[in-house]
Amino acid sequence: MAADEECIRARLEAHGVAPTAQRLKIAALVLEPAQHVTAEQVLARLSARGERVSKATVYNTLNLFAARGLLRELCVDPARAWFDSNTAPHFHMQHVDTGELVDVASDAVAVTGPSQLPEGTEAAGIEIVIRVRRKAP
Amino acid sequence: MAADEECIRARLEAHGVAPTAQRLKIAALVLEPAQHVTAEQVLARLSARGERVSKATVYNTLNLFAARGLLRELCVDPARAWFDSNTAPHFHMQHVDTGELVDVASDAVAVTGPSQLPEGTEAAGIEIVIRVRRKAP
DNA sequence: ATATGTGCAAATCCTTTGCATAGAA
DNA sequence: TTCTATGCAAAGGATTTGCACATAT
Repeated sequence: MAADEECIRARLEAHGVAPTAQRLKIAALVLEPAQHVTAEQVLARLSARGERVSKATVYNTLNLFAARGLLRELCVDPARAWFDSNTAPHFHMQHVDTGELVDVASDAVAVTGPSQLPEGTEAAGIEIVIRVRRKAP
Repeated sequence: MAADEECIRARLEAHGVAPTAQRLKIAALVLEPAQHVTAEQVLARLSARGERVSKATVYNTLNLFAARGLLRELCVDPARAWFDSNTAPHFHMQHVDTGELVDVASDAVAVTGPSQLPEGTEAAGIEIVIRVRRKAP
């Protein structure tokens, strides 16, 4: 546990994030294993563990982690923000019936982007969401 | 104008949408030419034209159109819902600095999906957002 | 008549913000 | 001290909802 905490602390510092008590609690919960979380889930899991972190700090922290590259904010749900602790290149598959979200390895999908981007721009990322539904009987 | 309205009315009916006065106004504004709109934009353009449609009806109508396949709801902006009146297969490119959203023809991007979808599911769609930023100088 | 659609305002949900307090350097 | 982070409650913005009224079949 101490080793884990040291490791997490190091990751925060490597990303320029001061390792406060609250941030360490959230990081321990969210950064591993790789997973998809919402702010509300983080809040609920913290209080389930008896760790008291304010809602404002949860939002601040998730946004900070995303800005510093510890998390990736996903655009898959119009109703709320999802954060992905797998920051390696990959895509997502979502069940439209359940909202369930699973990773798709980037090498499972071959993408050949447009041959040219607009003048004066460079690629900043690509997001792919494959939506599936229960197969009609 | 009468021809247009007849055409739009026919499209609504073909999608199982009863062509009420408000829905025709919104459809005339939104369905062509192909474009990306938010509820707020529709509301603003309606009042700019002196057409009075309530906010609730605008939201109801856009959601109804999306449910019936007259519009596609996009997942590109965590802050508000965008609707795309181009329902043909295509993808999007978004400038992260400005939020500007442009279409990418589906044949400009080659995608080879995962060879197998999960048991009992079928494809419901795929959304691709290529994000670009101003090139570093 | 009976179904459905509309409008208004209030309610709801997610997220951010203002500000006073707590904590670390 | 001085700077930053935290917590709380309130504010904010987008969207939905409840319900009375209007409309169309």
